[in-house]
Amino acid sequence: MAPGVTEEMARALAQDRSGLIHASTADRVTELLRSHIMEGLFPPGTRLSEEVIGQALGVSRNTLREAFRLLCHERLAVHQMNRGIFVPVLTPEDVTDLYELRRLVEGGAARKAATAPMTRRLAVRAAVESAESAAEAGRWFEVRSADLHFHQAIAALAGSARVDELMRRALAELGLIFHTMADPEQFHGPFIARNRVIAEKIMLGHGQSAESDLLAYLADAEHQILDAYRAGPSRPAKVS
Amino acid sequence: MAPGVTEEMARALAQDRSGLIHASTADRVTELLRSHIMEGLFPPGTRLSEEVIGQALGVSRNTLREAFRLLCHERLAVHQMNRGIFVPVLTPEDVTDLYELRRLVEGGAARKAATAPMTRRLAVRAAVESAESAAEAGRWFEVRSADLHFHQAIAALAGSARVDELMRRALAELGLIFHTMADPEQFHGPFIARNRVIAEKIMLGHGQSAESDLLAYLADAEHQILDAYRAGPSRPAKVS
DNA sequence: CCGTACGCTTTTGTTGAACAATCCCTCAAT
DNA sequence: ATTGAGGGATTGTTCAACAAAAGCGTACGG
Repeated sequence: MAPGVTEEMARALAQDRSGLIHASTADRVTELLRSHIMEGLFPPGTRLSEEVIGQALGVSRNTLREAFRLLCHERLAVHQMNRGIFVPVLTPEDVTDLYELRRLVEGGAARKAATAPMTRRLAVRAAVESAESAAEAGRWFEVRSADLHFHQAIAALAGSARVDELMRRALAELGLIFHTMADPEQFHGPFIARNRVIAEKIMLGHGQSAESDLLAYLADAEHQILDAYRAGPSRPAKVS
Repeated sequence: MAPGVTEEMARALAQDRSGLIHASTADRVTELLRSHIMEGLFPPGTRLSEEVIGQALGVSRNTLREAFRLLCHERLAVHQMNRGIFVPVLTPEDVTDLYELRRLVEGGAARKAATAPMTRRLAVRAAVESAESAAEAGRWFEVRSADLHFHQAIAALAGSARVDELMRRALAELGLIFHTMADPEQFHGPFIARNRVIAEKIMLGHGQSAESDLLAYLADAEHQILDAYRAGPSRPAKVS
């Protein structure tokens, strides 16, 4: 008979832990609001009233304020003293700043493709394939989601939990921009083929080449977003 | 007569704004606790009791909890459900992870030295010189602080506010490690000369060369810390 | 001796109410 | 049109209360 729980079994159990731990209400509220903001339920500039949201969610103001603090900390909300919490209105400068960050992190991670373990490289390709099949089926919101996973997987090549989290937050913030773009098909569609090329280079360990492709990719995406921004109708003054 | 306040005059006033705004209590408490944790007032593993600290600072539990949330979010504290807030005990894996992040960010920023504006490059050299003069005077805690500014200045070469903030947090977390190292002179002393070399290469725009120097620098520092960790007496089980 | 079950104490998680401070809007006055 | 004075609404902060959970000591049974 097996004498006990092997380390492998323990690891398998540890995977489920996130499903068991009941996070605090503040954490759950944070997560809920985060996804809603990312998905664009609250248009940028909206004020998030403590009373209204607290009553809608059935949580007290104090608990809600803890959630708001966290959202502000990850830039998914902005806090104005004595005025309240607002959904951020990203300026063109913010877009440039975010893409500068992405070029630095994703580019640096892609360059180290050769030294990254194979499982991580396979995850990159898997994300591309998931995007491809979603595109064929015409489910463009899934394409967007898969595209985010693709970039997340690239950042994961760096092999650092902190980099992963950083990337998660950066992409969440980017979500604030995406849902203002008119058509996800028009925006994400042309990038799928380029994703595939980058993924294959990463599989082969051609980091340098993958990086330069990726930098061009990000520069193009940035310009496209900035153009849409300038053409866009609403551009209120900076909130900060 | 001048008809009104010109835009230039308004900009000059806007400079002073940061001195006027009074942050909320929660923000001030956060900042205070952050610096105390960084400086090592609370040894790693300490439990931060809501009642004790709240009473000591004269703030209510609710306000304090908002501050705790923020600190947890930037990894300067860890939250264990129904158990409280603890000063993190960094594992060797955390050290490796942090240095992986630093190599990615600082390396990538240094590589772009040639395209960075001259003011930012001068800031790098200024930080080195500040470290040199502090070392000559034997003020080793100032040396540590100047060293942190040096790396902050390198990250600032990327020209992204988000990268700056990321670096600020990473270095704050690193403070958790530094103050467990026995002697700041022994640790930081030998690096000053290397800082100078890197700074000069950055001034000249030799990004590639500066990056490789920096990567070697960071790898050496990481090993030194890990060695001190293994030799260190206290190494409790991982808290997370 | 070891392990377990039980109850007690402490601390956290969350809520509701209260009050001061601040902001925004409206309206009157110059 | 600009300024100043209410007034209402919202946030900032505190306090008190209770439920839930974790930690601790003790007695019980093997």
